[in-house]
Amino acid sequence: MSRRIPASTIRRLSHYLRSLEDIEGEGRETVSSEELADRGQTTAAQVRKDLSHFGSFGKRGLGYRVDELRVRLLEILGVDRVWKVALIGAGRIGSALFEYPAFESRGYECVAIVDADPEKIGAMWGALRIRPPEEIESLIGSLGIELFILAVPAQAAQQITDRAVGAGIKGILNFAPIRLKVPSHVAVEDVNLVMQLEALSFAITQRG
Amino acid sequence: MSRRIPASTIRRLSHYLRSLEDIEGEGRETVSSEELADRGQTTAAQVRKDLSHFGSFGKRGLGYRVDELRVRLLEILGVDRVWKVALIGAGRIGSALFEYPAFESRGYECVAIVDADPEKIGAMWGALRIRPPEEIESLIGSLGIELFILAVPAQAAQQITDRAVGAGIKGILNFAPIRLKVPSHVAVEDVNLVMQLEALSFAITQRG
DNA sequence: CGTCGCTTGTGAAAAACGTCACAAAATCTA
DNA sequence: TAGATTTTGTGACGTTTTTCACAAGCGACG
Ligand SMILES: NC(=O)c1ccc[n+]([C@@H]2O[C@H](COP(=O)([O-])OP(=O)(O)OC[C@H]3O[C@@H](n4cnc5c(N)ncnc54)[C@H](O)[C@@H]3O)[C@@H](O)[C@H]2O)c1
Ligand SMILES: NC(=O)c1ccc[n+]([C@@H]2O[C@H](COP(=O)([O-])OP(=O)(O)OC[C@H]3O[C@@H](n4cnc5c(N)ncnc54)[C@H](O)[C@@H]3O)[C@@H](O)[C@H]2O)c1
Repeated sequence: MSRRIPASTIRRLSHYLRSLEDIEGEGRETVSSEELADRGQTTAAQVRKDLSHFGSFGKRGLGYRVDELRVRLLEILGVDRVWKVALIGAGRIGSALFEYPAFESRGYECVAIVDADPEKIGAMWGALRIRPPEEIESLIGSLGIELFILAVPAQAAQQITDRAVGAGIKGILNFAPIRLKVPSHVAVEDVNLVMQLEALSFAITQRG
Repeated sequence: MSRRIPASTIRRLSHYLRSLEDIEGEGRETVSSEELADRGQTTAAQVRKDLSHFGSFGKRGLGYRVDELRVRLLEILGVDRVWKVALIGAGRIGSALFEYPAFESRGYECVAIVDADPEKIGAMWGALRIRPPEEIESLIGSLGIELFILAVPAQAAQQITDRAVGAGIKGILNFAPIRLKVPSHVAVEDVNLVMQLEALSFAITQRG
């Protein structure tokens, strides 16, 4: 029941949630920390310590009720509700993300698409019309958008971020390979695939 | 000059490399740990500690020679050469990745594309013809492929991984939302965007 | 009801990681 | 050449995160 939670704990909670969904699909009703650990590349003690930050959800001698723990993890991770998301940048990566069904199944609902290209503005993607960047502030306000998926070229990313922050955005999933400057109350997660490839080549070179 | 390097150090080295390229573009010849720290959201002591794992590259009173350190980081990260990469899964995310120029500019060269869809097999993407999964082993062998970018549905991912591992693959950038089982000499980096969105909604919910 | 087997929750110990502080090395100035 | 100035490299220190170990809680069963 502590205050500051390690980022690594959060990543593991997401894994536990996914494992619980699998286990529920197998028709099981309870699960032990040891089994969650096995499915998640961690240890039973780590599972229990992670969960203990948020309360005590298990029964000694028995384990955790799968459905109960699943619901608690949804609450902890904040995915027990719908999040309104805007996609900024209707390019190659943006179009792949827009059609990716995993977001919506976790409650991340894309309610707006923005692009600067005059050829794209006005086009329909599914039920959504692509909007120009000038409308960013009004879209955030009128649609209750809290999250941005930012998939624009690096040189446009900071400027858009500044406007989004001004309009009250709360979190940004950033695909542009730059470090966005945001005030401390705005959360940013970076997706940097080149860095991940570099981690692979480092690991391989190291052992080699 | 130590043995086991923290993953967080490797991530920061990638950032330093990117900063050095920027600094070189500005025509500067030397840089201090303090300036690298400012550009990388870390501290000067951290920069020096990170680098000290691999040797001592600076000059006291002066700092680091930009070009020299850049080249050393390229070597350390293993990107001072070309890596042959195969793209497995020519779907939505696969097509975005294939056209992403940042990979090739770091020496990650896509030399093969594989897909199981009979409609896609045989089609040309740029200069490459899409291959069927049966050819995975022979492609790895004949083209010297060391890295996979795995962009297939989750239920196909483990099976392809097993075959790739059998054929000698060394690293996998995995987009499928499952934890791949691989022997310890194979490196895996997972890209899991849903988990990153969950980290955002957790952070926002927490402060809220 | 008492005991037995199982599994949690959690302080305490250990390990990993980051920060601090300063001697040493280099340049610059005069 | 001496002294002032700058900035590295690194051991010592502090904090965070993981692992360990076990008392306590729960169900089952005779
Ligand atoms: N393609 C990939 O696989 C990939 C992977 C990881 C990261 N990224 C990053 O994602 C970003 C987009 O990459 P992409 O490959 O989709 O590029 P892209 O050129 O295909 O798409 C970018 C889109 O952003 C739009 N845009 C440009 N300026 C804008 C602005 N000011 N406001 C709104 N929209 C604007 C463009 O019109 C275009 O439609 C880049 O930063 C890239 O580095 C791409
Ligand atoms: N679309 C996204 O934005 C996105 C983002 C992150 C992760 N992912 C993940 O990436 C993977 C692919 O997603 P997608 O959206 O591109 O799906 P997709 O259906 O558009 O593409 C998948 C491709 O893989 C091919 N395929 C299927 N089985 C195969 C096999 N055994 N061997 C070779 N190829 C095979 C299919 O023919 C198809 O072309 C999924 O695991 C998904 O969860 C997708």
